[in-house]
Amino acid sequence: MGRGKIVIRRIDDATSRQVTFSKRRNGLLKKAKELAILCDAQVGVAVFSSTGRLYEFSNTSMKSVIDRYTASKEEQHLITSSSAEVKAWQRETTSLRQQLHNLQENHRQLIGQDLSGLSVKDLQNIESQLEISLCSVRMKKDQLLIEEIQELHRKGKLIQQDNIELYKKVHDTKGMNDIDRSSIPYNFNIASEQLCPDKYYASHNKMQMNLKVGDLQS
Amino acid sequence: MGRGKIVIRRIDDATSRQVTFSKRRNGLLKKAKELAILCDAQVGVAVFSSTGRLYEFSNTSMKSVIDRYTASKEEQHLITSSSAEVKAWQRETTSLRQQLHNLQENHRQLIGQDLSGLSVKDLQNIESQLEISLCSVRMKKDQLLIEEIQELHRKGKLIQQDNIELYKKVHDTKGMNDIDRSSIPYNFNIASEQLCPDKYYASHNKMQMNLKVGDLQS
DNA sequence: AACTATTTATAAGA
DNA sequence: TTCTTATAAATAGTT
Repeated sequence: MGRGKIVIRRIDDATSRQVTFSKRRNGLLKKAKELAILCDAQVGVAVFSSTGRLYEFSNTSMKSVIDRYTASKEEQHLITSSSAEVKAWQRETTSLRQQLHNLQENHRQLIGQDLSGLSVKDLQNIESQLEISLCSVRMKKDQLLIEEIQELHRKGKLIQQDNIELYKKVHDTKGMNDIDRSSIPYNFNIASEQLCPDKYYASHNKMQMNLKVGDLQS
Repeated sequence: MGRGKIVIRRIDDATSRQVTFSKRRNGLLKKAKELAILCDAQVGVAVFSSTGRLYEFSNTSMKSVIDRYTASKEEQHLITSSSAEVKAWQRETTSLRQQLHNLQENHRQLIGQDLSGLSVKDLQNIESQLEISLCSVRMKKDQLLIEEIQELHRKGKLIQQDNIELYKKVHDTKGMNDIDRSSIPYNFNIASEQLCPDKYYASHNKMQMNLKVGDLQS
């Protein structure tokens, strides 16, 4: 339901993730409200954004939903001892700690530490991953640099145009008597060519270069 | 979104209310799931039908959502009702959650995702980090391969020695009559030289080498 | 924050 | 309940 179809997987771009979150969160809360009204149901929705902010809906009160929920679950077999709250927090921290630990280990290996105990196959996998990552990062960097160059180029041309106009005006009003011809920036184009990233590319791979040169031409 | 437009008010007919409940409940839970995945959010939904049946969704566990919800509410109201122990656990969880979030972000960038919004300088830093990592990983891999080759070499030599000894014994006891000379592995050393990783290096370290030259120039 | 081309959800009917 | 289909609603990509 949009300009294009999307696959349901984490949105990489932080900005569009935030925008989509905002839209879909509103959509979800609206749907929850409609369901409650249309079908006379008791509904509770809680959403935490990745930044930790809470958004909620309940047609009654969230407390009553939670109480009813826990009661409903208790029926099944959950026992709430006096220290249940503490136990829950302990479980949560244990889980988070585990996740953090796993990710840290993975991360360390990815940055070339803690490699002992790994097989050649493991190392090759990490190597491939790093090569792919490096490629992504370089592509992104190249893209940024090229955009900057294009922008400079564009601005340079505009300034050059202005200067030519100004030169003409000076020429027309004052005649040829006291004009310093050497100040006329006729050679901006040539100078700007020197800004092109030939040297930069020399130290990078050719495939990217060809692609980006194509982009520049457009 | 159907054959006709409807107003959002309680559906009088019990049957169509039940049908609509079933459809919209599924829709709501699907939307909740999509939001959680797309936007990396923690989502909890609980729905009680008018007949009292519970339907739920949570991408984590409903318990963790409820706990986080109550914690979040307590923070907002600055209520100091819970015990010091619980509060300590809450602080711990918040901290761990923050660490996990930060590390995840860092990790995604390191594997070449979520690169939008980064400056050229940021990207260069990541690139350098990846190059260093790649170097570590390759060194480790090379070391393992070389060790393996050396080990094979050593074993080969031992076997060769054994074979020479055996050959001599056979020679001494039986005379020169029925010995197949071609079975003597005199050329083991030469064969093992071919296993040495000169070729391996040639196909690997080039990129690294070039990169490093490039770095020196900058 | 608005706009709109599309996709998705779903109301009605079977 | 489940399927189908016409239509309303949500929303992805864009400005």
